[in-house]
Amino acid sequence: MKILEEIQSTIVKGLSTIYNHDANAEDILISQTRKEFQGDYTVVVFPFVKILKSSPNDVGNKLGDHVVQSLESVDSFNVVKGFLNFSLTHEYWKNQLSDISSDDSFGIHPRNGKKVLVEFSSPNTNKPLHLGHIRNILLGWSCSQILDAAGYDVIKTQIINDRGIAVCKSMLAWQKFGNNETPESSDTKGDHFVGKYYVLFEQKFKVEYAEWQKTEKGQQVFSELKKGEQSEEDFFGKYKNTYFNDYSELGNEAKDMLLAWEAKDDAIRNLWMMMNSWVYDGFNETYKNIGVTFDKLYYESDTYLLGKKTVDEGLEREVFFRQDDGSVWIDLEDVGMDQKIVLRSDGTAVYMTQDIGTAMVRNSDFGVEKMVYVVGNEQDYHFKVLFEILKRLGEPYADELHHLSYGMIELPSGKMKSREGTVVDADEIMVEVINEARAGSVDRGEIAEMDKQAQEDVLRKIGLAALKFMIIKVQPKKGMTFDPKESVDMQGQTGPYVQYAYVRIQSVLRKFENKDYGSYDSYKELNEFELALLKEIVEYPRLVKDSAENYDPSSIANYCYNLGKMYHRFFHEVRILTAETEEAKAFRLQLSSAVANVLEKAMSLLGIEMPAKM
RNA sequence: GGCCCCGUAGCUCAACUGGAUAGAGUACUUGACUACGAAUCAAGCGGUUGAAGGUUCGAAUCCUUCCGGAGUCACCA
Repeated sequence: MKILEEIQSTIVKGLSTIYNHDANAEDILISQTRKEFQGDYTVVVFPFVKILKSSPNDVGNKLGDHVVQSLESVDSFNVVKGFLNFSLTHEYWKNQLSDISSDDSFGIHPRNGKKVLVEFSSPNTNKPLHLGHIRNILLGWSCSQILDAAGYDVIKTQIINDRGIAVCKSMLAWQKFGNNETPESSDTKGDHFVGKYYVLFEQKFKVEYAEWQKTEKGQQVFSELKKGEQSEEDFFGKYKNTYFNDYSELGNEAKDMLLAWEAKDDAIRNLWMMMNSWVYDGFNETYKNIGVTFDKLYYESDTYLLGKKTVDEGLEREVFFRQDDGSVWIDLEDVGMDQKIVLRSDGTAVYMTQDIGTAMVRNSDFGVEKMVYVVGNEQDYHFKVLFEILKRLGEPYADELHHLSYGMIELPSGKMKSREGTVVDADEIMVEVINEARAGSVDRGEIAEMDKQAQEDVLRKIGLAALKFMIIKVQPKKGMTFDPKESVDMQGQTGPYVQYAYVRIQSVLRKFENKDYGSYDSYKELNEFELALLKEIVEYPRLVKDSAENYDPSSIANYCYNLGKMYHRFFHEVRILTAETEEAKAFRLQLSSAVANVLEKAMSLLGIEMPAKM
C-alpha cells in the first residue's frame, strides 16, 4: 500500500509547487476507483477547488500530470468532474503479485507489543447455549483473531455466571425431583440436563403461584394492592417477584440454599460442584464443535466479592459517596448519566462492584492495555457506567475499553424466550446445518468418493461455514432475524460460496504439487479480471487493520464474499491451464494461489475452515 | 416519560466512515455444463434510502423535528 502514500505525498508536493499551497498528506482523500470508471485509485480534488480558486478540471489535470511524471508506477490519469483517477502500470501490478506471493505473513501485521483481553460467551450455568450465544461467540472469536492479525497479543476469556438464585433453582429442583438422575443415566448432554431442571423449577413455581392466588391470602393481597381497575391476571403477572421473595415456599427454599451456598455449606457446595461439572462438560462439547477455545476462565463465584476494596478506596478519594443507609453510590449526573449504586447497604457486592473488581484482577493477571467486552446491546448502559467508573478510578487502561455491543437475533415470531421454549438451541442448530450440507451434497461426485470420515469432515466444514458466515456478515450492532423453518442458505452470498471458490482453486493447483508454476516475467498485458483480483487482494492488510480498529468482523466477511465472487467470475471468463501462453498460465496459477491464500486466511479469522474438496 | 440503538429493493444484507448513476444475494423470468468443478456464470425485474426541513461543491451517512420498531432506566445478573 506504499503507492497510496507516494501518490499522497506527490500531490502535496504538486500543490506546493504548482499552487503554492501547503497541505497535509492526510487531507488527500484517496480511494479505489469505482469500477464504472477507468483507473485504479481516485483522488478527490473537490476540497482544493475552493481554496485554489480554480476549476475541478484544471486542478485535476495539473495534479494528474504532476503525479504521472513523478511516479514511475503511475501510468496515466483521467479527470471526471472533481475526481482524479490514476491507472497504475501493469508492471506495478505484476510486482505486487510477486511481493504478495513471497510474503508468508501477508495480512499479518507486526506485533505491536500490546495486550488486549477479549471477553465473550459468558454463559449462565443453568441454561444451554442458544443462537444468541453463537452470535456472541462468533463475534468474540473473530474479533480476537482479527486483533491478533492486527498485531495485538490477545487473551480470550469468559466469565461464567455460576452462582446466584438462578443456579440455586436448578439445584433445588434436582434435589427435590431428580431422584439422583444424572446426565449419564438419562443420556443427556450435561448443560441440557441441568437446564431441564431449571425449567422444571419454573414450572413447579408457576403451579404453586397459581394455587396461592386462589387462597384467602392471595386474594387479600390482590384487593389491597391492586391499582384501580387492574385485572387479577395483570396484577399477579407483575407481583411475581414479590411473591417469590415474600411468600413462596419454593422461593424460600431457593433463597435458603443461596444463603447456605454463601456460607460455604459442604453439602450444598458439593451439589453445586457436581452439577457445574455436568454443565461444563456440556459447554466444552459445544465450544469444541463450534471451534473456539479460551485462554483463561473467570468464574463469578470467585469474582463476585471482588471490587469491594476498590470501592472502599474510591470512597476515601471521594469518587463514590455513602448514603445514610450505608449503601455506596457514584454520581454521574455531570456526564449525563444517573446515580448508580456500587455497594449494597448490607455491604455486599452488586453486578457493578463485581465488574470493577474483575477488571482490576484481569489487569493484575495480565497487565492489559485494552479490554473488549462482547455483550448484548441490552447492557449498553451498564458498560457506559462501568467504563466511566474505571476512568474516574484512574485505571491505566480506562481509555482503551470497548463494549462490542451486538443486536439480538429474533425469530419471525419475535424474541427468543427460554420460558416459552422458543429458543434456537446451539447444539441443535449446528447439527441441522450439517444435515443441510449433507442434503445439498447428495449428487456431488467429489464428496461421494470420499471415505466416511472425510465426508463428515467436509460436511461439517460446509454446514458450519454457512451458519457462521450468515451471522458474521451482519454488522454487530444490527439486530437480525433468523427463521429456523427456512434452512440456512448454501447458495449465493454464503460461506459455502466462498469455500467453493477456494476449492476450485485447489483443484487446479493440485496439478502442480511442487508449486512450480513457471515464470511470468514476460507477461505484459493483464486483463480486467486479473487486475480486479489483484486490486482486491492488495486491500487485504488494510482491511484487517480497519476491521480491528472498528471491532467489525462483518467487513472481513463481506470482503471474502467479494473476492470469491471475483474469482468465480475470473474462473469462468479466463482459461488457466489452457491459457494462450505459458506466461499467462504461470501468472494465473500464481494469482489463483494468492487468492486461495487470502481467502483461507481471511475466513480463518472468522473461524471458518476451508475444505480442499466439496 | 429520560437516555440509547435501529429503519435502504417483496425478503436477508452492503455501500471504503461525507464522494461519482445507492450495490449484492434471495425470490421471480430467461440463457450457459463434450473448455481448469453448475454449491458456478450471464441477463432481466425490483428504490422518493421511514417523513419533512437544514448544513455544502456533494447526504443513506452530519444537525433539527416528527413517525415506526427494539433496548434500558433494580440494593437482578
